Amino acid sequence: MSAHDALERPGERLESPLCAVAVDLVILSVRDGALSILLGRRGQEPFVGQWALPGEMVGARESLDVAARRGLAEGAGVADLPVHLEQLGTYGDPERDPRMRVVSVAYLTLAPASAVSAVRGAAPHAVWLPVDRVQSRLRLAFDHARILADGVERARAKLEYSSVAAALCPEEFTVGELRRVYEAVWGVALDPRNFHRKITGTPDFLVPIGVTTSRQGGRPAQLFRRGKAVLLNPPMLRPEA
Amino acid sequence: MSAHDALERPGERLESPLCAVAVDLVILSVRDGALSILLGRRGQEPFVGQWALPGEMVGARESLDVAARRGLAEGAGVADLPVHLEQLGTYGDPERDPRMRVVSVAYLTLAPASAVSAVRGAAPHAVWLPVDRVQSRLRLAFDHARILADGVERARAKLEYSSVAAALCPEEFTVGELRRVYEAVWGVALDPRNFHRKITGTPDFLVPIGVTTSRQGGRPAQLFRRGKAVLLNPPMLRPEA
DNA sequence: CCAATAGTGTCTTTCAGACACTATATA
DNA sequence: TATATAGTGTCTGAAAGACACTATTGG
Repeated sequence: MSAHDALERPGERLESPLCAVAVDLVILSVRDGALSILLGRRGQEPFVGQWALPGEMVGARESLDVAARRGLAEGAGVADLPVHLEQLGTYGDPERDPRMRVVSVAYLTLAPASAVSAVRGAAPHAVWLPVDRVQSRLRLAFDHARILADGVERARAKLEYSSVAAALCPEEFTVGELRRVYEAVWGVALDPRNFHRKITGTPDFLVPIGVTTSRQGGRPAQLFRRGKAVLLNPPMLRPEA
Repeated sequence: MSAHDALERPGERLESPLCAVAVDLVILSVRDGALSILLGRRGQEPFVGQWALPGEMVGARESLDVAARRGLAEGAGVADLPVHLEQLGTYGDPERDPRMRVVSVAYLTLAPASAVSAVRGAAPHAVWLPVDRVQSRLRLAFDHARILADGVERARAKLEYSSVAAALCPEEFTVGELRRVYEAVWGVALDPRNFHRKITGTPDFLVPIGVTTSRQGGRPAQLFRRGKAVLLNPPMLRPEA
């Protein structure tokens, strides 16, 4: 009945083959107004020279989440700041790696651009690239284009009904900066006035810290920190096509 | 950079250990007005005699989706009718199976009760149990309680913004039967009048077949088939707590 | 001064939820 | 007849989107 039973009756109706298990990371940030992804160039076959998602093999006694966090710190050089990390999906096509069977558990990370400048030091070959340019012009290794597409769609959908957008902002941010995150991820322009009214009206999303900044030019804006709200109710819906 | 590279530099910073990979199935249906799940009793250690999700090991040259469909047909005996199948998440705690490392990819299936009566023949030990009774009174094997909880929550959420509820109805159904599906999955009572107006007003959700039935008693109701709509806009929101 | 961003107020339309009312079956 | 389910109409309140208007900075 349970899959685990098959371990004890090998050959009855299937082999119980072993696979390598990896985690791959879709690390998204907003840089210069564009949704961007952290990619590295492959140094070996297969797909030498092509861009690929950062990733790691899962250790023998390591949980998937821990492997993802390790990949974030080691492979991608992302500081352990308040970074959003969630499982995205698992990709197990038998042909996805030409060398051997590799089942890859993909994770999605949303990080403020600031938290990841540390990347320079730890992962010199990792580079931020705008997502739309990657999707329109680059060929990614393995099935990473598909994983990226799934990650981007997940991020776009999650901004609607959760407060993860704040995970893409620095620790202190203005309503305008938060709005530009939404605009970058969705690729649309939002009405600043309606956005302001709606976002400040959502309980526990934004916590004012009583200071203003004029770093955007124009009238100084209030600075906020992330509140404890996780779900957005009512949701912030993207404009329809 | 990419996880796949680690295959070629074993021991640099981690082993590249092999795992068994399984699929486990959360198969939900509505039976006698209650959201129910298909479970089997384990015949071997560990967890002998305890209830467990149906599942299969993934074949050496088999994709995850194909393994899930196979598990649905073979292990669970679910007919290959228009059954909803989607990946739910992957569970890889190193201790989840005491015998060896097993990474399990969980799938969620929503099927009409009718499509699965064939279960009797193919999987004599599989039984439908009401979800709330399972969650309140039974101990499931492995981490299957957690997987079940995630599956149920996914199903509840998906009913809001997609048309999967129709996947829990027989091929031809009335608005009232569809409403009772929502009520069973969410565990709440809905206003029949508002539900009717809203669901029939959603384009391409329901296709009338021009026939009525009085199998519920009372005034005969129109029969519908599933339309081609996938997303529900506006969504059908659950009443708040 | 002008340009740019921040923030408030107001109007219209859409929609959710409450519920009165009619329609048509079975017991 | 009573009771159950199907289906329509109407009202109210919440909220989305459009947009006029004020506020406060820098150049």
